[in-house]
Amino acid sequence: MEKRKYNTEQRKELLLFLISNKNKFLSAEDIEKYAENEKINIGLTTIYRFLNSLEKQGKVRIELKEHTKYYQYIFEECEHHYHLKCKRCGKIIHLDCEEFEELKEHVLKEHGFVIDSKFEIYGLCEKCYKKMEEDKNE
Amino acid sequence: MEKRKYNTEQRKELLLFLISNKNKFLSAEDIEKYAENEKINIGLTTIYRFLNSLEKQGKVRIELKEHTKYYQYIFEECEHHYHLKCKRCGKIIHLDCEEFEELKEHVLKEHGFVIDSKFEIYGLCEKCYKKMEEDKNE
DNA sequence: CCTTAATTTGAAAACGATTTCCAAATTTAA
DNA sequence: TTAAATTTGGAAATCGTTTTCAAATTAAGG
Repeated sequence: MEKRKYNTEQRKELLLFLISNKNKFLSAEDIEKYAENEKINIGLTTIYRFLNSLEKQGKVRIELKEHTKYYQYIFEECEHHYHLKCKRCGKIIHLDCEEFEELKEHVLKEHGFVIDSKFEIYGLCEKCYKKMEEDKNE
Repeated sequence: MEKRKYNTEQRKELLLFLISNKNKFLSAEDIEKYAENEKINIGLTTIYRFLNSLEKQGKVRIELKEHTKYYQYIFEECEHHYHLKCKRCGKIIHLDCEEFEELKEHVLKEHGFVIDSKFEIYGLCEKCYKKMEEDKNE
């Protein structure tokens, strides 16, 4: 794999594009189309190589949809933060408690899995849960 | 997609095989190899078609690893399913342990939040974590 | 600057898993 | 038993991605 010792125009452009889309998941094809539109000269091969290199460095989040990989540039906002995100209203509860650290430890020891230092768990906040219960009786 | 109106030898054989491996995730290739060994006459195309049809009917669980789909026949849907999903290779670890129930309880009591009975936590599996450590030195 | 060596690029070909095509085979219903 | 409907499977196509390799670019040292 690339050692990325030279800083090329292509990489600068790609990085800029990813950074300006930090909240979106993009496929290699998405990026190619953007480059085409902007008359930036970058081959698909180079895009794939660059994305792979970012992946290896842990600088992107990855989503697998069917048979296509989507990449999102990671901006390290808060270092270790666990979030509860309400599926219904979008409310986010930030957590930083003992229980989550314990869970992380357990998963590492028993399941050999390194949980992201930042992750989201989905569900319903109190308000929305109550609303949903009410709705059932309608 | 197939309407599956005729009940063929191939489908009976495939179903039997999946059922007798209900706790394993199998790829189309795995199934092809099995059929080869057992001198059962089934083409790869038919295997894919059958798996797709099961998928549409919701009769299999699916795991995406790298670029290959793995299928597991669903016997009974277990109520609480927690997953650890590797960001890098897509591997899914199925969990069903005490610690997760405790976490759920804690979040409900202390944070008033109802975690989905089925959820995914992202991170890196052992293999990919090691790879990533190695890659950093390139 | 200029030269050279190391690295990177990108078009084309390869790749691997999956899907599509289509003629032949099988199944069902009558 | 026959005919129509459906299914099969090999070959070719597809799709996203990776590899290959000659040409272009970059960095580093005269």
